[in-house]
Amino acid sequence: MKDILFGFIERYVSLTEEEKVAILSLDIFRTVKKGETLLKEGQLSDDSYFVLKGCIRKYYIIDGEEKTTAFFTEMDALTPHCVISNAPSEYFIGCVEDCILIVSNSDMQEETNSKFPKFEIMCRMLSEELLAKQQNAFDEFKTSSPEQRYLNLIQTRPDLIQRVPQHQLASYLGIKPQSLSRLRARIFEKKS
Amino acid sequence: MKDILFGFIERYVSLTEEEKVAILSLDIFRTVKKGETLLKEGQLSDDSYFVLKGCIRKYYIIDGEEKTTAFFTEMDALTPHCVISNAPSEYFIGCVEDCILIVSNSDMQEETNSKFPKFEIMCRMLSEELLAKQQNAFDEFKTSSPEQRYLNLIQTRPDLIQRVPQHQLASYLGIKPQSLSRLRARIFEKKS
DNA sequence: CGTATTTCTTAACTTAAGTGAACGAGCTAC
DNA sequence: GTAGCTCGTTCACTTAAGTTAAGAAATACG
Repeated sequence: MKDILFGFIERYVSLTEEEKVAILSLDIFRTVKKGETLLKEGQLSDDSYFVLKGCIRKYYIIDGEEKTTAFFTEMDALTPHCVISNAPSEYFIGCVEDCILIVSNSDMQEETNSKFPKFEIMCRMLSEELLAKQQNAFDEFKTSSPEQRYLNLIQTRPDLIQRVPQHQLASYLGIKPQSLSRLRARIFEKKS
Repeated sequence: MKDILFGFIERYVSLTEEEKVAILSLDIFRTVKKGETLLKEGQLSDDSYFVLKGCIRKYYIIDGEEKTTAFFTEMDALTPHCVISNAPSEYFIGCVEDCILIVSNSDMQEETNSKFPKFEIMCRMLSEELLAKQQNAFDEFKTSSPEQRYLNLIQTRPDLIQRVPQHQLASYLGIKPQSLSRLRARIFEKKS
């Protein structure tokens, strides 16, 4: 477990033993059961999540309907909504599978950043990387049809299609569950 | 011009006179004419742009068609695609209006960051803020229809509808120009 | 187990976006 | 000026997604 975390961090900066000990002393590991809700709409929280094992999702409830906009699996980081604006959350975070997560908040990060300046560098690099990925994903979404998005998802994150309920996938693709079902049937027909 | 830049930076960190001089000595201001292309598909470049005046757009050419995915106006920052992956660009950046920009590249940023550590902090804060904004925009896009997106755009960026050609707006909203035209007519009918 | 609930699929119908084509307004260039 | 372009709109037609409803399949749970 520790190894996954340190492996991830060392993609950005190298760590001394002292730093590793300091990180572990923060007591940040947390296990969560499938179906649990980590964050609810309206709550104030600046927690960040890093997924070591399992899958969590971000969703909104709009007109009584759940709209899933993101999934986070192994090695994904979910950054908090309120970095500056200390506004209540507009979305929920729920557990799709049993998870092992790392949870940290801005106090912990500030403390670590001031103790070990290289963490500041890592945070910047990580933010920049996530931003670039996010922008590519957004562009890809805008420039393609639901069918193309689904085909693309099969290529880029085939695991998601297995581990996540279809109706959650549907809103992730920007459509209704019935449309996804029909779209899948259409693709299957084309292949044969 | 300088004041806009320093005003922007000082939303994140405070600046000494020495630092201001150092920034200006980098000679980063650039004016660009409407219609010019700042970056082409296939080019290698790690330039960042900050818009002081005017409007630039990011677009792809897919099957011979331009697909505009983002607009950047006053006080917006366009971060480079290749932070780590030094891959050629998949998109174009073009000037929608005559612009005054600040252009910087990663060498300059690294130099400045190592000379003035507070810049590292500013970069992280800026990245985090952009990431949060980007995620909200993406979620909003996924959870709403083209019509809702257009109505939302009127609320959040009314200037864009005036200064940008409709066919560019259309792909920004994820639809075809004809559909945007029709959608606008539909909205106008509803109002009356 | 078997019952309840959630999840997925199918179908018929409605609504909206994609497509191809045509037209007119405004601009540009020669 | 006028020939050529781009841009926006409109129309008729096609295609795909939204909606409502019903039923089958899978899962959860007492």
